[in-house]
Amino acid sequence: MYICIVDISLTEENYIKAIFSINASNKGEGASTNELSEQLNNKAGSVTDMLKRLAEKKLIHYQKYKSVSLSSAGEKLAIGIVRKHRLWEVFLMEKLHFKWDEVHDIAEELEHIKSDELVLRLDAFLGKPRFDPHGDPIPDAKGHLFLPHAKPLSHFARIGTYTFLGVAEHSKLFLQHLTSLGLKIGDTIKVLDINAFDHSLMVKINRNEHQFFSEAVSSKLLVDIKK
Amino acid sequence: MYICIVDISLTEENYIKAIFSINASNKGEGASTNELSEQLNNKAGSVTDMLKRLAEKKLIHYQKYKSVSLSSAGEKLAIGIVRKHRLWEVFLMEKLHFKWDEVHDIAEELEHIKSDELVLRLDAFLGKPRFDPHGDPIPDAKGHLFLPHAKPLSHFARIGTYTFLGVAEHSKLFLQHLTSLGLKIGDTIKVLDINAFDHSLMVKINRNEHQFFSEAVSSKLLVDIKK
DNA sequence: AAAATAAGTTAGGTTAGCCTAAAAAACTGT
DNA sequence: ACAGTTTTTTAGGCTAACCTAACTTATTTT
Ligand SMILES: [Mn+2]
Ligand SMILES: [Mn+2]
Ligand SMILES: [Mn+2]
Ligand SMILES: [Mn+2]
Repeated sequence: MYICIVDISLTEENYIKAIFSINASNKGEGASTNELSEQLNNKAGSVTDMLKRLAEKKLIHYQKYKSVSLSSAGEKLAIGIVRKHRLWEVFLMEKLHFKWDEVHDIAEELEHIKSDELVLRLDAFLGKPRFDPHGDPIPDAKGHLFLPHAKPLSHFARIGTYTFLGVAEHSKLFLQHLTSLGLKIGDTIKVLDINAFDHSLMVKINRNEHQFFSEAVSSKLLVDIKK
Repeated sequence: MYICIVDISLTEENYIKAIFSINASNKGEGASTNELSEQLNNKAGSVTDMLKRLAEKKLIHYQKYKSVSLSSAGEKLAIGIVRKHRLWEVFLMEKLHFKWDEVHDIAEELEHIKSDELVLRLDAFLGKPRFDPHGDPIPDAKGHLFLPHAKPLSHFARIGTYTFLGVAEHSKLFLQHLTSLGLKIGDTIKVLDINAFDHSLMVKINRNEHQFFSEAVSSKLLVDIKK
């Protein structure tokens, strides 16, 4: 058990969250200085600066020239921020009727509000949701994060029926594109044909007219085989 | 009309809000360096620093050794922050069931979230409330702030029946004290007797047993004569 | 009208969080 | 293994937002 004495700035929280998400997409290999620099829109030198401070505060494991990873305190913090981010996204969609491509930027600010009680009550108010509007799992109050085993639609590479569970890209442009294709979380995607040259798919969403998904799209759609 | 080009930091927003509220309690006489220093828990020298920066940004009218006031841009900004603060307080009470002495600190952070669309939708979600949990009026979307003509109960100094409309002090301790007295916004306060020596009041709240209010309390209760 | 006190400003210093440019270390390809 | 490239760190600087201590201006008291 560890009690956090120093308090953590908004900037530090953003670094911690970035390390967490880069580490996850790297399958636990940690985050490099350049990856952080890219994600946070800072120069590499600034990142090194901050890594030293985070190491000082025991939030990360840092060795020069090696990629960094979160300490257990850092991970706890990161999961708390992710939980807040995703809960606020649900609030913005479900209660304030924002679209799924509008919620991220606002949640990026709301995730830093510091009140444990607030998070508990928001969670209860929303009915303890398990997934955010993009299909990402919401860590529970104990910091447990359930990882769904969805995979990119392109990964299956075969005719069949799938359930759309989440997105592997969160850009406004991509989300708006999916909306214009008529695709929402939970939809059924039936793959009718696969083009051997460009790997584009002929699909049917629910019971609609068939249409085509480029591989650029299908590789960003997280699905599972429909049961 | 004025478009705000530079963006305003959280710290600057807190200064602007402080100037606004001190100015209001001074009946438009502006805010002094020392009053700001007190309210913001900064030293006077730091306040002077910031006043120069705010003047640079045309948010205040500042002349050395004189008390400062908000420019029209500054006032617009201040009212926007107050609006957000009070709307979030309503949200915390009405939707998340916080108590009226718990909402202020959290709203102090939430008031800085920057999204006009968010404020509009939150307002609609809450049913366009006109008052916050402490009886303070909520500015409308156009920045118009209705000022109720409630006065401290002690001010009337006569037997009669009053409606409790708001508090002139927002400290946790005072709010909790009122709760323990069984007093809520909207309650009827019947003044049965006034002590000539200490100006304490014998009162009845709604139809309850009679009790006493010290002047320390009655001077902080904003009421109007019951119609 | 001085003297005393209070209020406000200035000067110089600190820290967080950024920057650029140069140096050092770690990889990569042959 | 070593030359070239990429990645990371270091060194030196900057600004916002604070501080303290000294100084200046304004106000109050006698
Ligand atoms: Mn953020
Ligand atoms: Mn999301
Ligand atoms: Mn605030
Ligand atoms: Mn209030």
